[in-house]
Amino acid sequence: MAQPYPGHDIIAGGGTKMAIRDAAVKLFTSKGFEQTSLREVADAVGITKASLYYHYPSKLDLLLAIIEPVVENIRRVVAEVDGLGHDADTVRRVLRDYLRGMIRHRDAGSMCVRDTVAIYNALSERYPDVLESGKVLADWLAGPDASHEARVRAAAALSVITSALTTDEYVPGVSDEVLESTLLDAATCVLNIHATA
Amino acid sequence: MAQPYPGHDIIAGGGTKMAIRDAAVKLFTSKGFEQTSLREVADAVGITKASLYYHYPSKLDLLLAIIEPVVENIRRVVAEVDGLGHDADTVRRVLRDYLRGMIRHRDAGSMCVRDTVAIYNALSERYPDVLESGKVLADWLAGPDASHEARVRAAAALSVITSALTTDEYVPGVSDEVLESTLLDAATCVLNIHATA
DNA sequence: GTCTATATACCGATAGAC
DNA sequence: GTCTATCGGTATATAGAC
Repeated sequence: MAQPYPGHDIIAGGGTKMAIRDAAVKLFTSKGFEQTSLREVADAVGITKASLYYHYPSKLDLLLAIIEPVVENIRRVVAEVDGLGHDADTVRRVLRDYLRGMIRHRDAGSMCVRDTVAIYNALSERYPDVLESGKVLADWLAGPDASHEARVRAAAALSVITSALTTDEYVPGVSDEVLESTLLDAATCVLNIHATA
Repeated sequence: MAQPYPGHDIIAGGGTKMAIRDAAVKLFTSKGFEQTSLREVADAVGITKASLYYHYPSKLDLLLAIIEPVVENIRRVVAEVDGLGHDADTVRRVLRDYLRGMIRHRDAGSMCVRDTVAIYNALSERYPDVLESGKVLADWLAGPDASHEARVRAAAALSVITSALTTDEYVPGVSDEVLESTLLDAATCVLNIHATA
């Protein structure tokens, strides 16, 4: 009788579990993963540390639950580009797809970039494949037999995409549409690509 | 008789102090500041934790000593743009100046971006002014009375500059010259600026 | 599901001998 | 300048009552 509607824990039960997640995202983002104790998370929710362990088996599992959608986004894009051609329109389409996922999961994403090392270490234990995804994406973006300059441009373009996660701080109130169109244009510009669309 | 050549501790004494710094940069970069214990740093150097405290009064002071050149770089650039005009050539000159500092202090800089929260917290206690420097620079880059799009472009351009710190991973062996010219070109492209030089 | 209480371990930092 | 030994504090995680 744990849950009256199995698989619908978002609606039925699980309110506490969601509250823990939200409080953890906020605290991990502002203070960092290692610097945030589970006591602080529990206090923010209004429960004790021991109750928190009922919902998440460990601090690492809590972190992994938070970054899961971000991991899915990069996994999806990396799988997408596998064996794909490298014309301007395709590159633009992949970049837009990647950027949209970034913007959608902005809260967890910005937590990742603010505490890269902690997330990196966490991923290396559970999802070792994702750590190479950035390189895979950069390699594809740079194109076949790319020069040093082309590779630097590819890395810079990915950096432009990732800046969607931190732009809120510099441009409060910017709409998702402006963010997407502007950064997509900037990223293609960095790549020296001038697509037809 | 602490030092035979006062002021020349780089040459005369201070070998241990420098070894501590180098080991700390490496460990802080790969594991994160909070996740790295002073015991690990001491072990890497081949001394004990207590000896480490002879050279640095606290863990925070060790971190601050490492990031000092990075702080100086951004301070210098921010002071430079104060009251400066906003024509294309000036923007390009400022970006180049900022980028060169980034490349020069790449090791400490990449440590900063990999562990943003820890560095942010450390700076807020000692150098609270530097935390606003990013915004000041972005505001100036965006130009007077900037639109949302212009502000997003400014933030993205800074992100391109900062990518110099992590490019090594994607483009091993790239020269400083290629890195500088490519990223400078990419950043100005993001800003929609087409300077004469 | 939530609580109190606790086990266990490591951290940063200090004291004092050499 | 480096060491051994230790203090005080906090962390993750667990046991068991309710």
